[in-house]
Amino acid sequence: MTDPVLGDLAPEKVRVRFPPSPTGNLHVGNVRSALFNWAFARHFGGTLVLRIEDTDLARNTAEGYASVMDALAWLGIDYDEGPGVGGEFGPYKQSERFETYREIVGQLLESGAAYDCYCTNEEVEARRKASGSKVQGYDGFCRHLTEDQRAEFVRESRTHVVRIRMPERPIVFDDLVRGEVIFAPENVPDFAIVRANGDPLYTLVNPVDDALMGITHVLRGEDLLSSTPRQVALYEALQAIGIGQGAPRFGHLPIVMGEGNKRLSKRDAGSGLSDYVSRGFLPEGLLNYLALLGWGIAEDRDVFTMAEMAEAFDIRRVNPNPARFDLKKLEAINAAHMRMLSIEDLERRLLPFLHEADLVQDPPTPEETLKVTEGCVLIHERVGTLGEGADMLAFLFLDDVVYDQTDVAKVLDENGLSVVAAARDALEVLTEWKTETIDAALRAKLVDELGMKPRNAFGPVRVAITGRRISPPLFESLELLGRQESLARLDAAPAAAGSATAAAVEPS
RNA sequence: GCCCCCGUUGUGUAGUGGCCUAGCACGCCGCCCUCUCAAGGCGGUAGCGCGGGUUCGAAUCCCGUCGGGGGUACCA
Repeated sequence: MTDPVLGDLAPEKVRVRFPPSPTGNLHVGNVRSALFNWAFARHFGGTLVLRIEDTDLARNTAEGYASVMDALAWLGIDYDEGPGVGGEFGPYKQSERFETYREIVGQLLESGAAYDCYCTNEEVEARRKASGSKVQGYDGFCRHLTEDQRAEFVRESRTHVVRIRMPERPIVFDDLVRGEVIFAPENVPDFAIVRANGDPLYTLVNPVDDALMGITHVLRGEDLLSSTPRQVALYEALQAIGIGQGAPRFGHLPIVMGEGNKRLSKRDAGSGLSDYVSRGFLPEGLLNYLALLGWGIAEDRDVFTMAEMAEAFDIRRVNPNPARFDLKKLEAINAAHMRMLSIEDLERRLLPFLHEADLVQDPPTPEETLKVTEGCVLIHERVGTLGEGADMLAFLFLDDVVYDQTDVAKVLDENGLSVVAAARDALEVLTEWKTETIDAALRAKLVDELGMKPRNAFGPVRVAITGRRISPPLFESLELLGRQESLARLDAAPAAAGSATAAAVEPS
């Protein structure tokens, strides 16, 4: 019995591709496609090809290309053939393959699979109205032009596109995610593959390169499902002129939806990868979450590594339902990956964020390094992203603490300030500035002596030291901050409280 | 309009005729732990779009219907 996914293909012969258009900031939906293709290839020990689809010269930029390459590097999605790494089917940028496309179009024209079409949109539309047809798209008018008609069009100096002659039979394919899909011929009109200016269209180059590059499986978004019958016809026409092996196997992944019921569009906030990079999400966290949009590793488990995904990935287990992008779940998954990081790794990844926020020098001083290392121990179970991590540690590096005015107003009232003063007295006399001694001194003074509840006692001190009511553990933070700076901040508390009051009455 | 895809709690999913008084995860709510916040532990909330069949029995099969999405280019 042949394998439902591989057919008779040996697993290592699997060839898939990721074909982004370099139009800038990679869309998370594209990232998901890249991930599934990657996992598919790695699962079988096959080949992942990166192909840059930049035939629309007007929309593609050098920055867009660089952005795609950076994104893949950041994600850790490695490919076996493509720009930069080479391969026997290059070049892998379509803008460098126009000569090939021209030749192939010539052959398609010669074989009769394609034909020149001189119609204008207006003419097609007028004929469609006249016939009362419900079907959109081209009506095949130029399929059988006589030499005279053709000469007449040329004499009128009409331009022409090149169209594929669609077969007059249903196109059926067995989708790896959705099962059998059938399109009747009347619903798939002849489509253009070359612009009037002679440039090739996506409809041509995508299947042509898949055929030329020996792609065996095409895993892509559901938005391309309707264009599949056209491509199948092209693959067949190509095979007839000796190019490729006919249509690859398709698997159409569910689209990624944003808020509401619409596909996450490029214009939506949070649709681009760079947003997540800059907020400090981990690539493994983002990828893990994206994998969950349509696929799961097991019933009772949703946190896993890339290697585990590659091991377990099965395209047939991908759910066809469209899935909503849920930031909360992403954050939860990312936080789980943050906790899985070693302290060293967390520190290494956090450093760029601390630099970026101007909190530590590059490279950090020994003193800064110590604070970062110890700080990482304190935050690694408390933050969901690297951005949050840098934010939570900021108070350790700032010369002037940034006070949260709301927190100050809530906690540093008259009573709070007296607590801070008492804390100062207790700490000032310490001979050893250690977490344990600080802990003991503060408890003795505030809890035992003044009879306060711990949560009420430490709140004002926390705000005076860190500027906020939410922070890493207090005693450890005090130790890291150091005696001098800690006492200075406790001394500055009344001023901070005063400015908060002033700010509160001022109309801003 | 036409074509195609999809339809289990708020979200992602498990479920392929009896194991389903529908499981898991995130979210949300509460409790415990606790110097805050997390983490961890415990508990709670909420779902098979609808209507017909088939069957002793249906989330699961069939028909219809409704809803959502995608496509319908000389964009990709």
